[in-house]
Amino acid sequence: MAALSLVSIRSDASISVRVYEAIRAAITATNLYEIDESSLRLDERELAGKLGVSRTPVREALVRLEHEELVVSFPRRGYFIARKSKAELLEIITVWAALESMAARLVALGASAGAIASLREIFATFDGHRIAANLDEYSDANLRFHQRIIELCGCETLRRTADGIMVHVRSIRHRTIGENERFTRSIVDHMHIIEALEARDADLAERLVRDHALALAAHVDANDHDL
Amino acid sequence: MAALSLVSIRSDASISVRVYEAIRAAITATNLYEIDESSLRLDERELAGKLGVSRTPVREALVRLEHEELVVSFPRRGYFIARKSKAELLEIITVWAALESMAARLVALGASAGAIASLREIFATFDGHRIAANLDEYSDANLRFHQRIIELCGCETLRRTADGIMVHVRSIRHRTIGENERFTRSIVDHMHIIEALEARDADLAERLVRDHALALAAHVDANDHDL
DNA sequence: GCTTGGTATATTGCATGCCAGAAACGAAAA
DNA sequence: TTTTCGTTTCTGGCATGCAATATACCAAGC
Repeated sequence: MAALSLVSIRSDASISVRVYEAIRAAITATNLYEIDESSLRLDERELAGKLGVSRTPVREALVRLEHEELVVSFPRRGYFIARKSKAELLEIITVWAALESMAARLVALGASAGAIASLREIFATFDGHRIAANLDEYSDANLRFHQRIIELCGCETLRRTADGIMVHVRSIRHRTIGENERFTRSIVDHMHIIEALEARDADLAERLVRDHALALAAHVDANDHDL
Repeated sequence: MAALSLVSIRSDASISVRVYEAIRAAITATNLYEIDESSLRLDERELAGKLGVSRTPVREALVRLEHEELVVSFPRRGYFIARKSKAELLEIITVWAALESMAARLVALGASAGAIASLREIFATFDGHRIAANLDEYSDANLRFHQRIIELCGCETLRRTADGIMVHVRSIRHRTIGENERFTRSIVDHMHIIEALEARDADLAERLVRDHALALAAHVDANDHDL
């Protein structure tokens, strides 16, 4: 065969997974904790109608999302976007801490120097007062940093597992970054983590990442009473 | 109202979740790596027929199982029981190590003395030569030990996350426990872990649990070529 | 006014039918 | 003998219909 570099056609798009992705994206883009109760409802027919498909793929998508705990179903009553209680959010951060700290260990032991350097670049454009001025932008960088550690660890299973709870962690970090000037502490922590990774100190990197995440949990526990 | 202590009726049993549980139980009870390729196939109509239901709930159950990575689907070709490659098994053990070591930390910090003592009881009936004689029985105890640490940590989200990969860890541990007299090393490790928990040494318990799991990964990597 | 009971409506859960795409088979050509 | 092409059959993906249950609404009784 001629040496054509063909990219897989993969319109791959079974309708049900496209529906899944569409709903997931819509939920992810929503600030779950600032919308009113009534819009948490996910009506099968309504979704099917809006997306121009039948109810079957919508139901399959909802089943997937339920397994992912992004939605909950009440038998015979329907599907609803899942809001996590404060206790559940604390648990999620704990699991995240477990996964990201293991990822940090793996990065310290195995990632290339270039990969680790890419962590530094995420914050390259920020200095002290640029953070306060562009808090949203910094919050995004912050999330990318944590996500990137998990990507770099090279463990696909770990990445997928973390991905499942990422959406919740994202909303927590976004909520809390502005509280009590946490970002000043945050940027310092991040630099220490990067330094530990550069020094290939797996134990230290692991500990720093874990403590950084658990500090977030402690902060949420102490400060966010309205969850 | 009279002070009747009523328990929820929970006939709970939507057909689709019962189908899910039935298939899941069947897969879990199978030794995935000792059956031939052809029986990995999961035929929708066949399953529906055997279970006496229509294809719809079967499909929903398969979607759930796919999300759980117990089965894989090839578009337009069907669902198959998922066999993990060796690389994937190593990743799974890594994720397990992350979760169980965090659980150990939480147990050391927060579990009751009685709870920790219950870990010791799991091995109460075993001594050195009783292990070799009843390897299957010891393997079960071994699995219960690790699962129990995760239960005792009190973090439901962590437990559910671990549950999702438990089935694979189970088969790995069961496979490998007899190799190279690993059980002698295993029982010693377990005792050290229990001692660290009793001493409330969170850092040590975490480290021991992690290293115990990662040693399993290293063993699989070195010894199980036929995966 | 509040509670209780009954009816209507809406929506989910499941069954089933149809169609497109993949595998399996076989025949013909190289 | 091997490969290629065409046909058949089978199976999953989706649409849709039907039945059961939950909710809403309203009327009647205390």
